[in-house]
Amino acid sequence: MLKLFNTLTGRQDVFEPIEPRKVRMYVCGVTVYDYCHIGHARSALVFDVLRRYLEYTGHAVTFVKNFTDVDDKIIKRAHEQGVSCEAVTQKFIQAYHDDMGKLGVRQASIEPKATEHMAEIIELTGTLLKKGLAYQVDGDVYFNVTKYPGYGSLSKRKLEDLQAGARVEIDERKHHPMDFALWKSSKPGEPAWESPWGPGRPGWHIECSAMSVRHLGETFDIHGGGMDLIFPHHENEIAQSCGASGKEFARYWVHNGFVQINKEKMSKSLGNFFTIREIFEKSDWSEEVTGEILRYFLLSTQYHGPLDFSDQALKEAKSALNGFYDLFGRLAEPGGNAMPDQGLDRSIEHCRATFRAAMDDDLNTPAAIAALQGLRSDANKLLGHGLSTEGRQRVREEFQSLGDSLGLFQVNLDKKWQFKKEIVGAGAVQAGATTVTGIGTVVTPLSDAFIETRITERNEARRNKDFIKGDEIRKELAAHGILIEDKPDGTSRWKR
RNA sequence: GGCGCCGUACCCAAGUGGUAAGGGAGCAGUCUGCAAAACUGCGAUGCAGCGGUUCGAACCCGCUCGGCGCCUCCA
Repeated sequence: MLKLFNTLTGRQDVFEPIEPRKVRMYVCGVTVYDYCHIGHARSALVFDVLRRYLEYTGHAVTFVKNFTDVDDKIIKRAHEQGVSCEAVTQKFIQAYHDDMGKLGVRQASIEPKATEHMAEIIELTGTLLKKGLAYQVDGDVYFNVTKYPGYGSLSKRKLEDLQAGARVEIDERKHHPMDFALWKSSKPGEPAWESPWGPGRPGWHIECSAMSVRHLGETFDIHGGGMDLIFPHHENEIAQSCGASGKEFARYWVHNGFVQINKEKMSKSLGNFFTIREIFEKSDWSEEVTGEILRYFLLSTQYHGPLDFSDQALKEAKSALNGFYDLFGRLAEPGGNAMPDQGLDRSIEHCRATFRAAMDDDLNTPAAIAALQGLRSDANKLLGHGLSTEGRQRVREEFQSLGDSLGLFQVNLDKKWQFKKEIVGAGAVQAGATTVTGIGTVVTPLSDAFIETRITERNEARRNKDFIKGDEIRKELAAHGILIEDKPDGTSRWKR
């Protein structure tokens, strides 16, 4: 039974979907005016995992994640670069899909854009005006927070408190400083849509209310996003949606914590952010391996708390993953005996149960990963005693299946996993000799066939106790980033 | 000023009333021609500090110290 920390109630609530076995969830995506950083990656990954886990536990999930493609920052960016807003948004939506794809984040079921929902936005604004919850000033329409009694219930704030500290620019036309724009009249040169209040564009919050109703209905199960969206964005969404429909909006509000750098929030204003593509570009590892490292790192802390990003953290994630992939490599080898696999069932069952208990406990991914580590340890011991081919297959499948809800272990990386950095430039060696090439020379990756041949030669030499030659071949391959592991039966396995 | 979060070993990180998971790093050992991997063992008598509640607290309460977030665009 899944429990989720619900910002609305301030505690963990047992998750029960409105319709059994069906989940409707909406997550606030990004404003597409720039490349995404790790903070965006964490948020996307957290809700991707929530969706995967709900599916793993037998739910049909309708997952809506929007793109905000009308916004001041987009207009500004387009202006700076002398291109259209569409050019900016198209570029960064594409970049979003590229970056998140590399991270193994699946696309949402529906990814609506604000600009494609103008009719709904205008209609909703009209409804709020009709109901007296909004008012018009010149070409602008504002939501009247004092007319909505529940205002502040999500963020646990009182209007009076907000007034006291808010450094809001005083806009004389607003009835209350916290009133927010539903519709903004457009200045010349800005994107504009026709409306009953004149040409303009929607405020930030209204799009999510309009798009969620359109795609999920007035009341749905889960609404998510980053911590920083609790106020004012989600508070305002609730006011708009509940105000208009008179019904409950989203039942469970889930918010992820921030990625930090040296204990400080990663943000553009502090200039301490790393974009996802920057990390992939700078990585010593292939794209697939880097994606896996990042996922493991981002899931190594429970989603609700802060997470500190560092090179060391990434290295630790890599080392931990090496252990799994070492095991996967061995599991792919043929089994040693046909004896009943003693204790295998119990290990798998235990892992499955602890994994689910961890995930049910508010998506406790670090504890879930610990369960996987437990199975890794058990499997290594079982292999030591000789595990049948079928048993190996079953363990591998279990990792595949549980890993799927975390987005881990998915690609068949058994042979693509990199244990060693590719040697570039220094210490390159030619077959059979020890010629060092100059710095900056890129070593051509060795073909599998060549590696196999050399290993056969080496093992022949070892049989003849010619360890000098054996070690030479090991060195030669090592210079190309190939690690040889000798097995007790005189044969060897290798990895890159 | 208002609201809120956090402080667990060298590092990361679970645990939220019953006597400290897991990973990384390290050390020692087994195996091995060597190496790697794997396995085994070692590692916080204590969970920022001080009080209190309790048979019993890292977990509950109070205070103190330290770090951070939101209240303004923000995942």
